[in-house]
Amino acid sequence: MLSSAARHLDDDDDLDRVFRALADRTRRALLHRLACEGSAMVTELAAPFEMSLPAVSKHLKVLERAGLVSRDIDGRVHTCSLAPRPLASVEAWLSFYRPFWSDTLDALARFVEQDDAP
Amino acid sequence: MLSSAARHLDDDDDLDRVFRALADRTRRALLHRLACEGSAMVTELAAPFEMSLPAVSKHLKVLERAGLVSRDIDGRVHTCSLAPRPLASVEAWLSFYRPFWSDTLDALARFVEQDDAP
DNA sequence: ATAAAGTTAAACCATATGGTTTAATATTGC
DNA sequence: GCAATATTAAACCATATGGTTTAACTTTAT
Repeated sequence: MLSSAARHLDDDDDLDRVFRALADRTRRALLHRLACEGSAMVTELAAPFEMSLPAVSKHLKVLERAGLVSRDIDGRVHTCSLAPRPLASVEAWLSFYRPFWSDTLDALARFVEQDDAP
Repeated sequence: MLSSAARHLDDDDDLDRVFRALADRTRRALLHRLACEGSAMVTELAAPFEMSLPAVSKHLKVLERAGLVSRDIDGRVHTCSLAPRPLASVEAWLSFYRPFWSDTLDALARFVEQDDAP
């Protein structure tokens, strides 16, 4: 079993990759396409974009390394699917901060800020 | 007023900046520090990190440009605070995908069950 | 006035990113 | 066998990123 520290580093690595993958509108558009219209092969996924096929292929690989896309290779056709699990990790990370943006708890946020003063 | 298309591009720009800002563990640690212990000046924020002060200063600027940190300048002291608004945008973006990861199989099972019911 | 403190600016470096174009590699179909 | 299809690999380019060190700037304190 991994030490807690090592697992924590892994978690950080995972979040790095997932947030990095999400930080590009082309990749977000690819995820959206997969979510709305389901799995598709690389050529289909690349068609709506103005960039070259290799560019989209590289974007898909970034998504795949982040665990956000899975790939089923059948002959020469690579069928890509949405793999939403890492988004649950994002949600988990985000949930820690929910109290800070929820409007009802704005007062709490201010209180914490003031509580920091001597 | 902006056209819908222009506003959408702005949204994409915002998400690009926010996801990019979150894609670094040092910056996530800074946000966590601000959330847990409240506002602090740059030197205080930089202290726990092994990197140089200018490096942390640059990370803070990335967070600030993403809207995740606000800065109050008083003399030579820059007090940084968590600015959680953009995290609500992340949550909004993410919520579209929640049906895909929140017990998708359970939901499908319930659907099939209902469909089978007399 | 001078020194110290808090912060950023500048210049620099190595590596990553996002794109291109031109191969190369498999697989399928005639 | 041969051509077309689906995809990646490679080489390349421009720019961004994350870090460094040294310098500059402003404010505070003695």
